[in-house]
Amino acid sequence: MAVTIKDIAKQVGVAPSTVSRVINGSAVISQETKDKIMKAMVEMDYHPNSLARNFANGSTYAIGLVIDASDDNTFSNAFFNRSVYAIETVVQENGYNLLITNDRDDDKRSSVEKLVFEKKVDGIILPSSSATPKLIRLLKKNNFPFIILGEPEIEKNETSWVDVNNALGSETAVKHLYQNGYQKIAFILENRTTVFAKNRVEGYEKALEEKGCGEKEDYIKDCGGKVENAFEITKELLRQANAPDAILCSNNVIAYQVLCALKEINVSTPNDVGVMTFDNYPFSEYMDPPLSVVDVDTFRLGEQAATNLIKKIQNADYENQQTIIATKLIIRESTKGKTK
Amino acid sequence: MAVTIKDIAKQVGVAPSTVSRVINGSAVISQETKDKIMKAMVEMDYHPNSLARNFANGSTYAIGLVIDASDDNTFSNAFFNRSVYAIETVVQENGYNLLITNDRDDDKRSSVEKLVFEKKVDGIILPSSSATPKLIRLLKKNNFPFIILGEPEIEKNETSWVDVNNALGSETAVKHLYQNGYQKIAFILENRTTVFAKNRVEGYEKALEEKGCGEKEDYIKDCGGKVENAFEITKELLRQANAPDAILCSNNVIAYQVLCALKEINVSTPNDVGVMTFDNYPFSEYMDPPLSVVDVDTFRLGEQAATNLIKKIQNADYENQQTIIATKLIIRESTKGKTK
DNA sequence: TAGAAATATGCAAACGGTTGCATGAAAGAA
DNA sequence: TTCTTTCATGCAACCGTTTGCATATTTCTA
Repeated sequence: MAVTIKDIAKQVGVAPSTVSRVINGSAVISQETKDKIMKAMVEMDYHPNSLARNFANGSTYAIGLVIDASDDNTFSNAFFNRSVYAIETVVQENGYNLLITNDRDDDKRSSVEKLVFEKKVDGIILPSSSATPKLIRLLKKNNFPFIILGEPEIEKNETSWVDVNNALGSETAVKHLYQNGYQKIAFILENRTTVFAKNRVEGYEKALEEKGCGEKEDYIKDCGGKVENAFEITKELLRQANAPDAILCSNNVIAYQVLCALKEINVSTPNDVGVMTFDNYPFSEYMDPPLSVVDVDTFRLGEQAATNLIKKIQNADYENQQTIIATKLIIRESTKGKTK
Repeated sequence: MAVTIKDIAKQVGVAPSTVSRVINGSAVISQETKDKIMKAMVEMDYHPNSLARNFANGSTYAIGLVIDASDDNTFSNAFFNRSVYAIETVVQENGYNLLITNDRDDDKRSSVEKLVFEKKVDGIILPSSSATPKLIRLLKKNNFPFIILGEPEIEKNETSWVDVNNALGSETAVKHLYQNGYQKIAFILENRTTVFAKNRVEGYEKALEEKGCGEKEDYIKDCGGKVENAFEITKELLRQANAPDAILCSNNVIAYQVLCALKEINVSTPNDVGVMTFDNYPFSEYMDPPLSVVDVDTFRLGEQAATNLIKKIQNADYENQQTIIATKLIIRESTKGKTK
């Protein structure tokens, strides 16, 4: 059907192995032979068949990216997608292909296990939500290269992972609020149970302690997964005797709810109450007022993960590595300081 | 290294071909033999090597999704991502893998051409922005299965594609606004040059004509790619002698700008001016007021594309097909009608 | 100038499946 | 009981590349 290495060899009058060596530069071939082969490849419109090539090499030249999406919204997570873009870029630059799979169970075998056992990829990147202890152990046992996006539950020191410095993120956010004169800082989260959220709460509490905030008012609120709840939660918080004068939010939608609620009860942002959120969504700078955010460089997150994984694939003894990506404050109107 | 079909065959005392036939169900094998083979496969922890399998079959069992991303924001396009989710689902259900590649040129050969010529995928899905006439012709010449997301520039009837009914979308939006009492409807677009936008403008104009709106005030505004401009554009529009009483926006960020601008100049939405937008972003229902939108079922878009492509891969004479996905209005507060 | 070393290339096996054809055994027909 | 048909399985080639080893030729060394 298509032109093969043998056709080229026959045409030029050399052995197929010689053609192969020219393609791969895997041996010294005389310039003369090389030229003839190259010429024939162009003339005959030859393209290496990667199916055969991968088979012979025992390598797929593909890396798998696992996504833990319960619905299409998960997929649309802007946070995650910038990482995907970074991963795709790095993977491509290194001559690999990116294979994306949702983490669903067919029968006994998860789609991830299939990728691994059936040799569909040379390595995988998986979110911590998919990195169950069982899977981690399985991968390690089979010596299969993988890297986790986010801190895993087990084997923290014996796996490679990349995470965002969530704790430090909220810590600096709280400190920034203090510096700008806010003193009673609440924290509204979408869901307090994730590792994610726990780290953020930790940093928040650390900052409070450092500032000697002994009172321990319960300013941490959980939306129970429903961001709309932030609206009522905010109004409730402000009704309290000891109402907060700043609110840190775990994401932009919550922050938007908070802004709306404050507006409804005629509380001014940032003059009465400061508002701050995690993640620099495109929307955040257009809010009224523009939101100060804890920016997470998700591009770097993906970039690190992909780079690291590829090193590991290419060098089996590449040591496990844990990378923590720093967060960055982007200061806008919403935390400008109180006027009174 | 790993367990192969030959190991199983030896263990059971049959020929490798018999094992292969059991795995593929490609011939009648006695129940007895079948059982023994199955048992051995489980006991020896055998997994078919898809590298070898694909090679023997001359098929990759992968489909390629091309993304035309100039930066990480393109990747984060919520619109597109829901399609990706759908595509991934369909692809997986059909036993294929999804390979994602950004459409970048290395040297002479684009990454797309590489996928095709080096047999890395069995078919591709590509956005109309990547479906250049040159590429379309190349694919058709090589009889390579592909489907376009969006109407292509050439060969409209000799290619398969899926598109959203953008024209009808804005037409119904405008009619809805009329019905609710708005009479002078402006249209603010991010960028008027895309095929996308052109179709939307077409539908908008059609609706105006049908309503006998002869005056032809220039109510179509272009942000020149910068959505922030919508803020000033809105204020300007409202300053005009013949100010509009409704604004249709080409996306949510623009709509948000419009809402803010109206608020700033003390124009009430929806009492004075109705606002409506394309795309049902998660944010839109939380806006103040909640936004009426032209909802585009991007999930179905991807689903259709993937389903169609797979049919074409599995049946070479599967005829080209063009699918147009209907839009749907979601009516919320922002177009409730004028009070005066 | 013979022998050793370096260079360029060929040969053939191997990678792990799949599949057309052949064959032996069992079942059915006459 | 013998011949034909059907069923179950084996044999071996094949898919396109890669690569260790062998070999022929050239270059170097003493």
